[in-house]
This record gives sequence, structure tokens and C-alpha cells, in this order.
Amino acid sequence: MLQTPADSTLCAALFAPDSPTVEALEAQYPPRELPEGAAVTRFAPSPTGFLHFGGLFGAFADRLTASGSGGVFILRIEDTDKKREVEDGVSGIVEGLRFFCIKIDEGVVGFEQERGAYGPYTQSRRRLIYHAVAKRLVEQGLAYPCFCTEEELDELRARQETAGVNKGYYGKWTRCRDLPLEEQLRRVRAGEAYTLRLRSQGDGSQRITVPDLIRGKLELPENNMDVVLLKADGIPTYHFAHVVDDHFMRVTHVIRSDEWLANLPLHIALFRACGFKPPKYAHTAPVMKEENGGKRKLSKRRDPEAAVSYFAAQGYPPYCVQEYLLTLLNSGFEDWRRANPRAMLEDYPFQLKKLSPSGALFDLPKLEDVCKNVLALYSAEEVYALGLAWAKEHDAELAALLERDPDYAKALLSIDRGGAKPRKDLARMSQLREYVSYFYDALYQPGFTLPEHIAAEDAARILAAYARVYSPADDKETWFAKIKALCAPLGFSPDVKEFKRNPGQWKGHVGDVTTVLRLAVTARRNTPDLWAIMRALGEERLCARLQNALALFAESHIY
RNA sequence: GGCCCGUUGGUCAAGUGGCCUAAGACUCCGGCCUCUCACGCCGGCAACACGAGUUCGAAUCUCGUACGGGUCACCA
Repeated sequence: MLQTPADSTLCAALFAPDSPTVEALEAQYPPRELPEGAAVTRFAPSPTGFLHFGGLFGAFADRLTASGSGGVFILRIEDTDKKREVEDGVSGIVEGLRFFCIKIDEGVVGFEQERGAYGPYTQSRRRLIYHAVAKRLVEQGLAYPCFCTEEELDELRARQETAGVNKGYYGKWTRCRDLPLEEQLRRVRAGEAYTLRLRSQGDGSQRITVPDLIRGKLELPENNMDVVLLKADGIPTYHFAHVVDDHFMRVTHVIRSDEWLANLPLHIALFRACGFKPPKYAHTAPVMKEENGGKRKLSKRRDPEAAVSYFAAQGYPPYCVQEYLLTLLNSGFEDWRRANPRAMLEDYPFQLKKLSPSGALFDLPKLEDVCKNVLALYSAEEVYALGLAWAKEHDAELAALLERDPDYAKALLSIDRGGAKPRKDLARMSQLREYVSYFYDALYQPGFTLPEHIAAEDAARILAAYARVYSPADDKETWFAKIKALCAPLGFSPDVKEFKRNPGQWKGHVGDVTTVLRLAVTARRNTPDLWAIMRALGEERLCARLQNALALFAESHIY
């Protein structure tokens, strides 16, 4: 365990002579000059090519934690698993973050592009750094080469299984922990494959307490496993890379999914072995999905909504997904939002300790609600921009229509928008086509069926009568006054309350009259303000629609 | 199976020993709102997993049980 000259002989056999010393690395990556309390966070995905919903949440928590404290948010790529490699796994992640408005301060910012003084930020390019630390561990007797093959390890596990003990490479179950130096040297020099293992100093029957920013004090068994630090190809395992990278990148807060909780004692032990100060940890609960009455983790493979590209394709406003995430996972956010309906998300005093320790179900209706609320506050201009950007990607026909006459598009989008009680009926851009369809002849599908209590001949009379009094110049009051004036002669009550008092005396009420007009103009029973719609459509289009409807009656299609 | 984490209405949650005959939001259902729908407003349904213990007093602390999740790799 103590440093001996023999260990340095071993080091020479194990490591290339050019690896830097740990001291040199300390100098190269000095502590950051940041204000007191500034958090340095990092999102460290594997380059799988796309961003998972859980990953987005983690990155978002990292971003907010850094921003809120005047710190730094790093994107690091953990490409230490050759088997999972995909061609350009980075761009999808970087673009995903960009799409969701999560700014990267430092690290990987694009395909083969990095920024910052603590790099490289791609683990495959940090080999020398890992080896420097590993070398010192060997010098100190805290790591050793292990020559066990995968078959031997499988067999070991099988024996442990039948013996009913904890599986793993530890204590008396190890075969290479106490190999004599001569044998180590001989086998290494003979070119035998080996991994580098931690020589654990821990006692599995002891407990350690570790603070977690979300869960409070955690009581966990001390690590006693001689885990692999460097794989046979010299690439570090996640555990070792985590410790080395987060130390030399001077990361202060490690926010990660709670599947790492079981490895926390290991990581603490590794930081100790390396002589580094551990960061603060926050283990977040995964987002769950309901299935057959049970809960399960949202899965990338089985759930389309788990890939964040789903939200882009559906046209949810990017920023709303974050808003939803906060609603879902950060208690207190909704109260803050109610108090500050128009405040920027960045100004929310995000606190890790307010995150829920248990997994929340992904709730689509809630997402829709959040989006409706946010979108309701957008100007027509903003909705237009958002809609056009979406349509260009996903609906070329709609994009062309929106672009052909921007003023017209904005005019129709501004109906019932703004004011104290804005409409809340648009949640995502994939609804836009349907939302605007009756404003565009190219999308409009004429034809309708009347409500049962309105006779076709009455409907025809209503349309004819309205056509006679219509004037494009009417303001809303005049428009409505004219409609009311039409009612009584046709047997409809101009007053809804009067109708309700004496339903037998009328064929219907003014609402039925406007329903007929609405159907003729939009082919729908439910729309925003009819007067505003008529005005936006313009005289020519409106008259055509009325003529058309009248013609339908004349041809007896409705009778 | 060992170890770890978790458990308040259908969902998300507030709640850190008395202010809890348990807040709010989503969903659903009623009602109101001089044109429909939406919005808004008013109201309704609906929860502390279970059992012991500590205490004058427990959603809140302790222990046990159940259930859910995670983890036990040269994957992350």
C-alpha cells in the first residue's frame, strides 16, 4: 500500500513515459476565478446522436444552477464506450440543446468544435490525463493491473451467486490484487491484456454518510469493490473519467439521474484515493410514464415522446417544454409563475433542493395546458414567427400560405389575442393548420350540417337577410346590432335570456342566428369572434362564402 | 436475492410536530358570463400506502410491513 521503488518499476511498464504528472495538470487546470458560490455544472451525455427527455431535464437543471449563481455550464461528451459509437453523435445533442434554448458556456459546442480552457471536453481525447492520474494511483499502491479475462469474471460471478454473497471483484474473491511484483511485470511485459483496478481501502460493512442536494443525508455502504479504472484498451470507465474530469474541469455540482446513486460510495472513494475534493451531488428522479396502471421510466426506445425531437416535430414552443419540466419537477414553480406571468424563465430562482426525490409521471395534458398558457401571451407576430419556422420544416403547404401574405396571417392570428382574457386554444404548431384552415381557400373545406333544431329554410332566410344588411365597414357594435335586428322577424329571439324564459315562443335565439352565419363562413360551430373573422376574411372572400352557402341551400343539398 | 431510494386526490404537488375539518395546478363534472367556442369567475368529485411506537399532540419523528423504482459490467 505504501509507495515503494518497485511500484515505480511497475508504472514504467504500465504507462507511456510521456504522460504528464498530476502536479502539472493541477497547474494547467487551476481553480476557476469565479465569484463566491458560483456553480460549475456539466451535462455529460454519451454521443448517441439524440437528446433524451431525461437528459434535457438534467441539462436544464445544470443550466439553471450555473446561471443562478453566476457560474459555468459545460457540455462534455462521454465517448468511452467504443461499442456504442455512432458517426456524429454530437450534433444532435448540441442542436437539441440549442433548440430548447439551453446555452452552452464551455465545452463541446458542435461537431468537433470545443470552447474553453479546461479541455479537451471529449473523453476520447483525454487519455493522457486519465493515465497521469492512474499512474500516480499505481505509484501509491492504490491501483493494480488485473489479468482476469471476461470468462474468468463470469465464472467468478457464478460462484458468488451459488455462494449467496455479493457479486463483484473484492476482498478474498480477487485474484490479481496481491500478485507479486515479478509476476505483474512478467505478464505485462509479455503483452498479456490487463485492466487497471482500484485497490479498494473500503470496508463493505461500514456505512458512510454523503450529503445530496435533493435527498439530504444519504447513508450508504462503503465501497469495497476493486472496480476497473482503465479498460484493457486503456480507456477509462465512467467512474474514473467522472472523477478525473470533474476534478480537472473544476466542476462544483454534479447533477445526474438517480440511477447513479448506487455508485456514489465508489465515486466518493475514488475522489479520496486520487486526493481530490468531491463535488456536491444532486441525484434527480427520472421522468416516468404510465403503462398498464403502473409507472415505469420513460424509455427512449418505446416512447416517442422520450426523444426531444418529438417536441420539435409537434411544434411545442421550445421554451414551453422547459416551463413544463419546471412545473413537473420543481415545486414552487407554478406559484412563482402565477405571481410573475411574464417573467423570463432565467429569472426563476431555481433551487436543486426543491426538486422532487421521486419520479413524476409525464403528463401530456399538463404540457398542453402549460403551452396554451404561454402561447396565449405571445403576440400574433411571435406566433407567426414560431408557426412559420415550424411549418417550413414540417408543412410546406402551410408555410407557403403563411409566407404569401404575412399581414393577412398575422391579422387572423391576432383575433382574440392580447387583452385581459386571451384565447387559450393553441398548444402546439402542429395544430396551426387546422386552426387557420378556414382562412385559406386552399385549406378550407366548405359544407356543414345544421344543428337539429334549426330548419334549413330558416337558415337560408338568415343568410339571405344578412347578405342584404352586410357592410364591410361595420364596427363590432353595429355588426351585432344588425344581427339582432334580423332575429325577431325570422322568429328568433334577439335576447338569449328572453328565449330561456319563453322557449316555446321562438324558433331559437340570436346565438342560433350567429351559428348559421358561422357555419356558412367557417364551416364550424366553434370559432373565435365571428365579427373579427369576417373582417379578416375581407369582403370578397366573405361574400363568396355566403353565396356559396346560399347556393348549397338552393341546390337542396341540405334539405 | 443483497444493497439503496421512494410512497399526500386519477396526475403534478404545498406541507419540515400544533396554523391541516390537508393549499394550489391539470383532468373530469355542474353553474354563471347581453353570439358559438375558448377565456374568466363560482362550485363539485377526489389524498396523507398499512401497522405499531415516541409525544399532551404526527402527513410531519422512529421501527416494521406492503407496493413502486434503481443498482449489482472492461455500459454509461
